[in-house]
Amino acid sequence: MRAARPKSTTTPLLQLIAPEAAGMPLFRAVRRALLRTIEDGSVAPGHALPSEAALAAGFGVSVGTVRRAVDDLVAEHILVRRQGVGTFVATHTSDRFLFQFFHVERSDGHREAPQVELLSFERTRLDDEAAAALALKPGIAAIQVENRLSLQGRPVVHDRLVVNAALFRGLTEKRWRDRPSTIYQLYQSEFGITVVRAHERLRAAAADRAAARVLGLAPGQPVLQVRRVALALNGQPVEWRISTVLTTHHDYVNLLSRP
Amino acid sequence: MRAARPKSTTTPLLQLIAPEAAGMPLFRAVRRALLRTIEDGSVAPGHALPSEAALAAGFGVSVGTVRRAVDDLVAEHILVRRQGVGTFVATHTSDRFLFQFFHVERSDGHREAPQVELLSFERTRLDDEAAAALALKPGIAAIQVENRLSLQGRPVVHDRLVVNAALFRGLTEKRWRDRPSTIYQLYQSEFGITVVRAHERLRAAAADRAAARVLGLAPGQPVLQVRRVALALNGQPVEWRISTVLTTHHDYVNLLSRP
DNA sequence: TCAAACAGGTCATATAGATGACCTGGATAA
DNA sequence: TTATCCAGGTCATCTATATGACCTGTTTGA
Repeated sequence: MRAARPKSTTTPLLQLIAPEAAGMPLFRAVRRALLRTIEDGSVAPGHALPSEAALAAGFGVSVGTVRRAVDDLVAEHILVRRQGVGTFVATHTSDRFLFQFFHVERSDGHREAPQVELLSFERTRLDDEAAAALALKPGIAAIQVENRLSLQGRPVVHDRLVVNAALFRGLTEKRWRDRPSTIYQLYQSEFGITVVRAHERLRAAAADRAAARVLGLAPGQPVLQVRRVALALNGQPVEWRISTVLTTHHDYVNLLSRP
Repeated sequence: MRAARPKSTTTPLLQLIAPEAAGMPLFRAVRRALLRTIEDGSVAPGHALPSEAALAAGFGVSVGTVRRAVDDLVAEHILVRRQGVGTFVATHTSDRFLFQFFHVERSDGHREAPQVELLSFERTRLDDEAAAALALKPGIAAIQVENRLSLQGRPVVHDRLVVNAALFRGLTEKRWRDRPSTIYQLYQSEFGITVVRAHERLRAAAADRAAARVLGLAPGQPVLQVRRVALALNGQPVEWRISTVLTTHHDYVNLLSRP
């Protein structure tokens, strides 16, 4: 057994079950307990959970019950199983997770990772729209970032994203630039904020001047606007983002229902 | 036990497991066997499957294995469980399924069923785009329907949908008009075609003349175009649809990742 | 007549255990 | 040194069984 085991010897995950698990199925209580140990950083992203047998012993339930709980978290992309190796807390490094949140691809179906270019990074205050989306008061200190995303050298997306500065204390333009991987990976590894789901609202609009300039097109040309609220593990909204997508050679793709 | 049980006495679902289930997990083979009994109409939409115990006995596997297979089909919205009553083949009657395929709602989040208005119903031949989407040859006999969808009396969506006439033999404008419920419910109950998933590709475009007229707006105004391929139980594409959505007061909503 | 209790079916949850597939590091053999 | 084998850990699948929750038609009793 080689996978790095977390410090499960010091503080067994015990008794995390009891408190508010009233009338709730056991496996759901286990799921919540596991979620908590992830949220509070007891097991870091990329690290292995104790084995199913160990978890079952720790929680005082059967392996099947643990399995059911883990199944759920795997389905939510919060955990990742590797047969014969262990179960790991998911990270946002893999392409898999990139494409969970990046839905733009070429019209012929070709899919690739975008090239990201930082346009601006500034400290500002929440406007009304962003505040509403993030469930915060307008005027709170915020960080706003603008990016240009290109596919095969061609600019396709303009992103403007806003986060609560209080949640990202110590975030600087340099740290932002120097991130090794995706933006959500930065949130996760540097600030302990794991984005697991998002709501998006799409509409067509005429390109405003900023987007037109960034994407190199005439103002007024039809573009796709995507408004996203990204949610952390605990369901808290942590990022508000407006993406402007040039859809002359690309589409926003969406698969309805499970495969 | 009151739920109408299908004719499981005459032809037990036995031996449906054996054939090509090589190396495949048992529960997956059971899943496929169940799917086949649904596809070929042995159990009609809305009707109950035999009980889990009966299925297990019929397939010669344990209840747990049947359960796992049924779990999958429930997750895919192909079956519906009702505790204490039974497991049923899903129908497209409920709002639940409507909203699986209808993603337009008011910008403030208000969601309602659209009012549908038939604009045209005609027999034509597949154009290149539709043929490619349906994996058929251009020129094949087809049926094309145009609809206008309104929300609170306001026209919001223009649909143009195309299906292979051979799959919908005997479909007339009258039968189309007289359908009691949704379009996909008509496909299912009248033609045995159950739409279970779809691929959509979205882009922004300037409204063409037809859409502009139907939606009551100026040509050239930005609209959202949704191109959909709807897939049947067996994965076969059965409908090609282009929706033009007026997104001044409405959005196309998309939830990323499981809740 | 009508309402309440009951019986027997269903799925929902949970346990316990067995077997297999898969992965890894170390031991062994060339 | 290098390649192969092996042991023991992990998850993956499957069986068997038990109990509870839930639903519905029937029966019972007033």
